[in-house]
Amino acid sequence: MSRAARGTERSAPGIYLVLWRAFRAIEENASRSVSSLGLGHSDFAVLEVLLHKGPQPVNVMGKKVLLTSASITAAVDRLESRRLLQRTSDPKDGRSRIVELTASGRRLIERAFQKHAQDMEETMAVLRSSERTELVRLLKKVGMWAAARLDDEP
Amino acid sequence: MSRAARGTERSAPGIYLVLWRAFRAIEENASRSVSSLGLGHSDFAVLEVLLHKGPQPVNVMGKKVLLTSASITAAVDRLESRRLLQRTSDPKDGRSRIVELTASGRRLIERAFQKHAQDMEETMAVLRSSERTELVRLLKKVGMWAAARLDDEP
DNA sequence: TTTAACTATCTCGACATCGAGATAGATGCA
DNA sequence: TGCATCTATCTCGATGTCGAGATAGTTAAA
Repeated sequence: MSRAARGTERSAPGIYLVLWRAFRAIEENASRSVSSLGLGHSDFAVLEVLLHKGPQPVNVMGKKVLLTSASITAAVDRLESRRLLQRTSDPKDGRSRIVELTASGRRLIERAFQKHAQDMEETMAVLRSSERTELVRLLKKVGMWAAARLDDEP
Repeated sequence: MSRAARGTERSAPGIYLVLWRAFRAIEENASRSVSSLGLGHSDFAVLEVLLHKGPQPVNVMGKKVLLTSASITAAVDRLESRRLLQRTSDPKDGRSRIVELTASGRRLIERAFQKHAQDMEETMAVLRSSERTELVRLLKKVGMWAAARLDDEP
């Protein structure tokens, strides 16, 4: 490998490119494992939050899955029309709408998450345990730094 | 940290979650550095490929920036209407349209790439040189494996 | 040469997301 | 209490992307 090519990989734009390609490939693996159940990225994420974190107000979920208020409203509309979740009113706050899984929504996301977990396990199988730990450490380090930079200038 | 929490981080879905969050935060940093120049992710990527790889047929670029034929056509339309690039016919193949930067397109992407490089440098500054190397190695390892899995069942 | 299969690009309709702004309820202070 | 401000959600219009299919040009084998 040439000196220039080696340098490219470690330059900041080069690292971003590698990260982008890896993420897209892994994301596509994740996507395939649940799209057969009729769930896209956001819908899966919304249901998964409800499954593992319990009923939530609309905007709290929106922040967790990184969707704007318009998008989370649309996502909840989609899923509510499929009877996978339902909105209930919050007795503490008349503005707030609490979202919770229906029985069939719970069945679906349990199945979907299991497929997702299995598929991610196969996708990550190429990494040794110590490599997984190190990858997570590095991603958290740079990810939290990047997130902090965003807060500086909102 | 509890045993369960440690386990979550290293489980395959947990790694995916960390990857997703890090990518989104870094991507948003990248986005801000060029959005002031009126470029979105895809438009930036298209111009950047033309800058660093030279004139290309439409679909060759589409594959490099991971856009479908419909999307790359739309992106090239957008950029052509802003006179940042132009389509020319390929004398070797009547179906093919070669895309190349205009002078103003070149000026814009040179400026944008410089901002991008600077911003990524600041975003990655939290990682030591050895950590960058290791991060790239791990991302390439899992990314290439993930991409190969996609080819198995297209 | 003829024609079937392939390839590069574009068109069309559908959809998820976004930013900005509207609405209704909550909060806090004079 | 009255009013300004904040907050949670939703609506609207615009945009970028996609899948499927249409069109035109190329390739290769009978």
